Amino acid sequence: MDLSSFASLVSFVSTHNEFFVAFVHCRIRYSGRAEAELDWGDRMIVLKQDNALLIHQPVNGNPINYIKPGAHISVFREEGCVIIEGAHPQTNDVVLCEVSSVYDAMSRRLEDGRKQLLAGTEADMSDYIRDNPQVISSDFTPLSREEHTKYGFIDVFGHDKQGTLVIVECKRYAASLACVTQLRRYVEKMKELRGTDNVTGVLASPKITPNAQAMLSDWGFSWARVEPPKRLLINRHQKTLADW
Amino acid sequence: MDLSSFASLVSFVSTHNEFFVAFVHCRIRYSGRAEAELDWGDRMIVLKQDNALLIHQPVNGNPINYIKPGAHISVFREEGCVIIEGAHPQTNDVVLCEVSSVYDAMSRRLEDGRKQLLAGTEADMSDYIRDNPQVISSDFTPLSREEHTKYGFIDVFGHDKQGTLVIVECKRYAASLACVTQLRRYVEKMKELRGTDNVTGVLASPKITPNAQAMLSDWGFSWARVEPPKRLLINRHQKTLADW
DNA sequence: TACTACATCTCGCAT
DNA sequence: ATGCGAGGTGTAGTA
Repeated sequence: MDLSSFASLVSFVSTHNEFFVAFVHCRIRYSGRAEAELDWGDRMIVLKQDNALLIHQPVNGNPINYIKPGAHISVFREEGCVIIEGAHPQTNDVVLCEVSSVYDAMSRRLEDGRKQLLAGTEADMSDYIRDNPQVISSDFTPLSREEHTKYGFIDVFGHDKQGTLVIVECKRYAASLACVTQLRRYVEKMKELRGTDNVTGVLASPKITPNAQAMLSDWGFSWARVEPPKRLLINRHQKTLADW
Repeated sequence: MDLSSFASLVSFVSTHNEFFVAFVHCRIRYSGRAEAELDWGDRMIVLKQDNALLIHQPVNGNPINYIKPGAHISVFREEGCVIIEGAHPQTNDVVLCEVSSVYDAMSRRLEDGRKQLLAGTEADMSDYIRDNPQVISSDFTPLSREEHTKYGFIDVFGHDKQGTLVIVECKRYAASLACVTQLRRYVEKMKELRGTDNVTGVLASPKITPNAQAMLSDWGFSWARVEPPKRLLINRHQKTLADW
């Protein structure tokens, strides 16, 4: 595709909200929260229907450059190149992509109103703990879950049979030092605002790192092994698709 | 493009490491660290040269489904559809994408060995503070920076004229409660290992939230306003590109 | 709008 | 391989 046609197409899709993709040779500059530059190479440029701009190198999962949805797209036809500028009015990020060759490009209006259903999140874990409090301890009684309080956002809150308040923090992955300090912050805030020391914390996660376990013990908190529940089950060992 | 050609093309590019993009109508299932399903709709499927699989809806910056680089790609030609399976051997993630229509597709080998140069990171901030210690305080003397010690990863470490040890934690954005607890953890570990209470902390960032400032004060720590330095300057207000 | 915390976070580095 | 922390993190939820 010649550069002038490319320039026209980019202008068209950005104003008509079509999905656009191209393989190009380009170099890139970025300025905003940081400053970056990327020398000449082959990349994929994507312009989405909400004017998100993504530039991908041939490898790696993440875009090497991007502007979030809501970009203002400008196209400049220069001598021997086309410059695409994506500028985000809110974040003050600007990407300049100087394109010298266009290998291939395509655009189309895509229709998709679906949202993904997801299971196995931290919220699913706190649901599970509320319904199965014995996974925390035999005498744990939950009172609330997922509550935004002045103590912070507490995943599960309850008490034990001795009347000690118990704050449960859920993590869907191996709990680290940062998770322990988060829990500690909630417990301390609760102690301060209730004017009592009779508050403890439980970290619920599938795993915990040794340092995190040590810090947890130092603070008199405990760990409960809990797996994030996954309700939408696909048999992971079944490589064929007979039952779909 | 008909489904059989599509199936052949996907098989080809995944074994020959070409960059592949298609606009399709599909539904998706994911199983791995979580479970997800996404009903029929129009999407862009991307297969990169390192066998990263990305599926984008028409809007939003991030892929709605993905497998990280290194996926094993399988293609199944079924009655009325093609199923693309991306399975990652290390992470045990599996994405199944059932494609019923292919609107457009393109593939090509892209060549790009360039790496992006980036300025304005947290490491740049700690460099700047070491070279300009007065931004922390008039009597701060830096001793080391970016040190992986047994106390943790300390951005800048030094002392003041009274001999108090000072741990500086840099953040390139508005410092939050989590940043304060991170600093607090380093200070406490340092106190413990040095056997002294004569240790304090400084949070260096362009902004700080009110709650974080309050917690910082509670712990006797202080805040220094520091901007992340950006060396690769583009004039943000200059919308044309004369000087590039 | 600002603040908080999750995320299939991803990624790199060091142990 | 695991632990730890940064990221142009992005995104959702709430005040």
